[in-house]
Amino acid sequence: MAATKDPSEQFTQIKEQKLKLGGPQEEEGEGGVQGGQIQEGAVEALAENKQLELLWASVESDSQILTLQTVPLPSQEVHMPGLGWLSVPDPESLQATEPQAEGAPPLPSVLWLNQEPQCSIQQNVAFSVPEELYLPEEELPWFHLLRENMTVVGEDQALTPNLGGSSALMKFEEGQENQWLSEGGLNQGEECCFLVEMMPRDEGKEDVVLAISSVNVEEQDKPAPSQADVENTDAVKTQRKGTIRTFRCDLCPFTSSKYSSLSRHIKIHSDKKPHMCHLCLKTFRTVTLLRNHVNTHTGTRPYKCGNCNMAFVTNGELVRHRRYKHTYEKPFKCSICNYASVEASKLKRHVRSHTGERPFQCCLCSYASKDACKLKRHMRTHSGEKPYQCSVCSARFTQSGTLKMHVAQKHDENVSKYTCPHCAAVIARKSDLRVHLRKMHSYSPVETKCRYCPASFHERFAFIQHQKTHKDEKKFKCQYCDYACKQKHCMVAHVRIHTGEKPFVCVTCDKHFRQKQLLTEHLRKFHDPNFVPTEHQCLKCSRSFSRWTNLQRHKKKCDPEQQKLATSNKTVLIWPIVDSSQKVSEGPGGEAQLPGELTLGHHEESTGGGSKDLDEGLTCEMIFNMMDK
DNA sequence: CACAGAGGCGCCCTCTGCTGGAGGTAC
DNA sequence: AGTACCTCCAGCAGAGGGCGCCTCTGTG
Repeated sequence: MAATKDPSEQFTQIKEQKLKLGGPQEEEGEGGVQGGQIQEGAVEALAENKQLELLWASVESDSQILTLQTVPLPSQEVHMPGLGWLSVPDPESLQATEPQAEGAPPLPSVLWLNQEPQCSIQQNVAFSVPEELYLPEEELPWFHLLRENMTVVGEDQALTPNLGGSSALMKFEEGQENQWLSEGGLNQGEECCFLVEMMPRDEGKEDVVLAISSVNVEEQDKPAPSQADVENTDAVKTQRKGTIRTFRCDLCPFTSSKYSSLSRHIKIHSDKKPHMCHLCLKTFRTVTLLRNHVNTHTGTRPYKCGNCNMAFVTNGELVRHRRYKHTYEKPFKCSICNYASVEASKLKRHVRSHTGERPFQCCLCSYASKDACKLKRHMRTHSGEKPYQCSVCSARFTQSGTLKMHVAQKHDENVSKYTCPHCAAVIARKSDLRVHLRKMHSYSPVETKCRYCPASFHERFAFIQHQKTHKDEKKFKCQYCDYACKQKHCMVAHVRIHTGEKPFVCVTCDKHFRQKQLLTEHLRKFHDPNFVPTEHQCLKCSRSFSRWTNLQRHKKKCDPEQQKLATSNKTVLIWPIVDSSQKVSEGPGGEAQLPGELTLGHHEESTGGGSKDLDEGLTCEMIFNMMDK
């Protein structure tokens, strides 16, 4: 706005000023610029329709005269609201361009039409505008004429008044409002006040529109207004209770005992924000808001905390900070649980955890969040965005907490571990300890039975510990002899010695074997044309043996020192000392055991009562052949 | 008009807990 | 070799704390 003076500031000079009624009714001129009369028909229309009327006005810049003109609303008869009770002061004074005498209050910027107004469509009314109120070189203002039961937003949006401009309160003197009262307006005994809003119209138009709001001032002894009264309220209505008036906004439930508050309030229904930040061009409704905003640019923080070195732009921020950090006052308490918060919004957010309300719906999946922040975080799962990067290894993460955990676990040597209170297991993360507790130490209603004994357990950890007690014992005992072993498959193979069962049959020569491994070896030796017998040669005397065990027996006689060296090798230690007459058990199904599994266990089992049948037993030679492979 | 007070909204953060894949180990 | 199991680890969501910025109202 090119205004040299804030219109609202100008208007402040006259707001709440008691305006005098009076002056002769002015005869309207044809198409008149100085017409003061309003046709009676218009007044009747006013009473019947009680709808918003707009008045066009043009400005004669030189003389600073506003020329008012009724503007027909598009869908109905046009009428001139409220003007019927307003009287125009002495036309001469109204049209006088010279300001009032020094020190005198400025002229009212509104029309005053007295008695039977004769307002018609296109009727123009002229009146002067005090320089303090309106400067023609400024951007044209809006005048709002608001009246009872008006519909603020007209069908023609172009004519809809912008409620963000200046305003003034006009007050009827006794008797002036009779006409309107008789037409179904305010009740007898009520004071009539009109609020005039003055705001700029569209740019480039040499017109202004006045809006006058009727103000209902109720007497003290009147009962409180019913809900219906509220619903049918005026655009602006006051209720007098004793000496206290209540001003009500017609656009929202707002009421105030002070007209200034109402006047200020009405601006919130406007988009007009005349105060612009010179740094970011953002606009604000009031100077205070602008100042606070500018402080955010400049870093000015006038409100300093007395308990710490924090400082804030607004007092509200300081109060809130003190509650969070120093006083711990939490005025907002949950009615369902004992949660309390410093801020109402936090309580509102908390209540959603009770209600399950999830107002923030993801547009890409079925997820819905209880607050906007969670939804924003969730959206990273769709976008793949990982804004948090590890400064050490450059790994990226979707959440800051995940990054923090990563750094602690991967790059922090002093990270604390979590020890299980039940089993002393040390686990890196608390959450994983919880998983451990749940899996290992939680009570299970279903008993887990031990495979080797009648014991049963409700806790998995106890069960596992019990199982370990069976680990080193030869828990598989032969029912026919004293043989015992640790593994079931060994026992199965052993029992066949007693039962004579030989389930593995050579299809070529019909020879039967107790173990599959023996059948396999048989097939290789006797039915494989590519089979080459292994020669085991004594390094001392170069004598060859077909069987490795025979070689070992030979070595004991030929070179006792070589035998000593052999015993130093752990893997050789086990088997060379085994008497070649002993057999080594094979797997339960006769499968060959891997070299790594051919450990002392097999040896012990074999010595514990194994078969001496070399033809069917797995010889040491066979084992070493397997290892060579 | 300035200021205090109250409050809304958004953003960022931490703490917490669950889940499932990866990798190692025991059987 | 296959399987079961366990811990590690990243991903993800729930809940809540704290603050920045802004808006609006009551009051002097």
